[in-house]
Amino acid sequence: MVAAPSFLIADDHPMVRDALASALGQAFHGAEIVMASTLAQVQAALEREPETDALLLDLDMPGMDGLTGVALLRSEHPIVPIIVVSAAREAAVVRRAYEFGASAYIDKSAPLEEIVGTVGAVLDGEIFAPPEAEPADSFAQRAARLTPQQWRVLAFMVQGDQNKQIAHKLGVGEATVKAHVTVILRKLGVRSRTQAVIEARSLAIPVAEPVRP
Amino acid sequence: MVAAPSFLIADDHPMVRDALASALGQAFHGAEIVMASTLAQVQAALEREPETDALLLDLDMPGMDGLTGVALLRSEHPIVPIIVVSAAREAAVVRRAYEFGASAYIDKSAPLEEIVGTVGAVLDGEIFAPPEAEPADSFAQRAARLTPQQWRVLAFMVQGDQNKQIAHKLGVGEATVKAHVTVILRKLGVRSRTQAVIEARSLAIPVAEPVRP
DNA sequence: GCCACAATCAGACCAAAGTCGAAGGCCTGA
DNA sequence: TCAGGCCTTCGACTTTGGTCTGATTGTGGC
Repeated sequence: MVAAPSFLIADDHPMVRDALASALGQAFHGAEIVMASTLAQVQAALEREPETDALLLDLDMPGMDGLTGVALLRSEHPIVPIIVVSAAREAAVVRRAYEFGASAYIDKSAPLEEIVGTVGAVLDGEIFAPPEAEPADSFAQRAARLTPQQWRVLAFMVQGDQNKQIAHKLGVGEATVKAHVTVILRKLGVRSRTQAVIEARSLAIPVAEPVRP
Repeated sequence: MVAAPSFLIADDHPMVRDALASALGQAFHGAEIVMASTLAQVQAALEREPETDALLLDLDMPGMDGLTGVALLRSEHPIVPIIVVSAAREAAVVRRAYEFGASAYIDKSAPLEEIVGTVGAVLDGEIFAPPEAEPADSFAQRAARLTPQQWRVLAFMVQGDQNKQIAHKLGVGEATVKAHVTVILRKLGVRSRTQAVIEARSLAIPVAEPVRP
């Protein structure tokens, strides 16, 4: 157990954020707690404080696009333990979260004591491994070989951005983005940008089921 | 404003529940706060305490089935003000919530001060009417104007097919497919094939139209 | 018969996507 | 220290995507 752990709590719901913060603050005295409500803020916070002991990450957050964001953060900061916090308890999502390098998975519906316990276990170095390794050639596995910059490019592709826009947002030339896209397509085993987006999107969390009248 | 108001907080997430409870407890001193995590518990609590000043109701809760639960509670207890709390900020959901008799709608992403302010306003008897009936320009509505053949083309686009492949599968020329794509993009209000696919997939468009003989 | 529209296609044209080869930086192990 | 690998960057080139003009055919409604 770390003496005075530092947490980064990422959730766009102030309620959830505050609840987690106060729970962790009580359970881990002297803990340093940083908040974030967008993927960009998470990246900035990790840039300032790469030694963060645990990142509590909500999946349904602006810019995250489901598990794509997890993989992105993972490739940028391989050391920081990521604890995925989500309301989607579907087995597929949970399994994929682990495939992408998450250290633990917490259901938002869980009681706070359980959440605190899981966080403590992660601080102690425990990795909540998934029950079993998945069958060989999953998309997630192929995707896991992407470099940080390639993940960033893919994240923008998934949002529907064009190469020119991505180049501008990343501050590089369009030719560079194109080169990244080529490698991404090869690594994912698809033949077009559209197919890559389709597959990557299938990793995202299914949101907000439509209401029946 | 009621001197010592009584609240019923209904949410299946302990975190959200506690956060709401502590926020309301601080803002309204002496408030009586009851919790519930299922629709059945909400009904039981209202049976015991029909004079509750405000019901904060989460939509994604066991037994709720979306907004039908709101209507049910409304018919059972026409007096109790219902404040719908949800993460789904879609205009259609909000509008329907008011149609079903909700007194206010709170987004889970809103800051706690705003939530407290809204609750206070409801206690004062205010009904938060929806800001305006929005012009209803949903993607689904735009998509509804597609012709049968355009739907087929879109279905193949969503699967990641290229124009040439689509042309072959439909038994028409590539120029024809391109023409259809152009119209589809315009009707959907997007600027690229990829964006169209992203939006279409978010609606879970039924694929696999039988190919014309 | 006339009109509106769906569906088909061609040819030209520009923009976006994707491929290939290559260069420089960085780290690592021999 | 040097070789080799990997990441990132980019320019030149080819392919695909998408628009526009314009045209032909068939269908259903008024």
